[in-house]
Amino acid sequence: MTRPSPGPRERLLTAGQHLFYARGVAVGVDALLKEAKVARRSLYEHFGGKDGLVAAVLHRAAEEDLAWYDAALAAEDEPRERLLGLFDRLDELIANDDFRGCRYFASDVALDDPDHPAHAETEAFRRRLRERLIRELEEMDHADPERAANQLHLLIEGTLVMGATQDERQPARAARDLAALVLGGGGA
Amino acid sequence: MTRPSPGPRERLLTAGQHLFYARGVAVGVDALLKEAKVARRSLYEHFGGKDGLVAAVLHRAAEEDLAWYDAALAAEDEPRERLLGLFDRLDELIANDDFRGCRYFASDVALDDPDHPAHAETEAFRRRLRERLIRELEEMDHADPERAANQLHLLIEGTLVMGATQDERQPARAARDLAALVLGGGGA
DNA sequence: GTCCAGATAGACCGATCATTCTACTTGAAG
DNA sequence: CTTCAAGTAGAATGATCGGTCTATCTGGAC
Repeated sequence: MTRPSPGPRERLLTAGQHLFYARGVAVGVDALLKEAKVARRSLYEHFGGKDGLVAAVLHRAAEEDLAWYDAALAAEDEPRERLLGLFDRLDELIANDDFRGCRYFASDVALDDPDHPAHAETEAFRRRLRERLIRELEEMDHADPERAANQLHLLIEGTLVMGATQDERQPARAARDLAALVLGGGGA
Repeated sequence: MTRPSPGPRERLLTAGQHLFYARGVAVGVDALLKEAKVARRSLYEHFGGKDGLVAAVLHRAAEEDLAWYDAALAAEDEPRERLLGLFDRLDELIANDDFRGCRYFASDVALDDPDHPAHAETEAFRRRLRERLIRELEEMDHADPERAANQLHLLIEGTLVMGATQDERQPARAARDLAALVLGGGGA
């Protein structure tokens, strides 16, 4: 009912989410319009330009990715198992053929203008991800949640980089073992 | 004596090393020529094109960076202290104002053509870096050098990403603490 | 002095880029 | 039936891109 075939705005967001990730934010407007099956004018009416679409796509992707993290964390009962299970989900994510690394870091690197609206979106994503890590660590009464969150965040980003550059080395597993050390207690 | 002012080839490499890092490999040829104070024709005579210069710059940067890693490792006596000291050097590196993350990962992300010669250079760099980590780990009789090298490599890449995106959080220190756990033994 | 390789300076080309614009279609409201 | 907003299709624009080309200059080798 609420989806009598998505409108141009929705199709542009979907196409951007796919192409900006698969081919980078430097992908041409023509390719976006073709994949979204949308008229050129619609892009500028809805998003003001390509930069606006990039920011909007990152905003939507952040919502979905954070929901993905929430779902991954909700899959276990104990906070410690939840955080460790996160790296099992990352392992599956990396194994996907279309995995290309961290969307947000790639956008930051590609857009050298520090005032580009995309940077605010990537920064917000990282802040919200860190909030979730701290929440979990506090819930398990970790001695130093801030420090541990920094370490877990570093392990996540490192896993994504290693997964994008050399996938046969099972980086998520290496990161999981390190995460277990960060969280203390049993090794598995 | 051996430097009666560097020729166009050398100036192009220097300019590329600077600009490809500071503004990304997507930087225009005109900017490169201007910074190198070199005629347009020289670029194509010496490197065949922009792609050739990108690959040549990555090759030279890899040599210098590996020398940097060697120097960092040579600063201490015990293999364990050497590897830990590496993260102290990374801490200083990140603190630099012009630090912009990992040059090789940024190049890989920016060049979506999988056949671009730059990818071979970045892959070679990572392989050689990993060889050094394994060498150190073997020298300190680590139980599982391969696995530990993967973990240390992941910590290094994670440190560079975190340093590029949020520098006030002292990622190198967090990584050093994790590295100490990887290496076993005393905590500091 | 002559010659020539190598460098410089800069016009030029075709392709591609993001953006703007005009003209036409569609579908629902009044 | 008319109206009007929203969408489509695609030409046109100006800028920028990497790459090619011509013309000129410079500094040794001979």
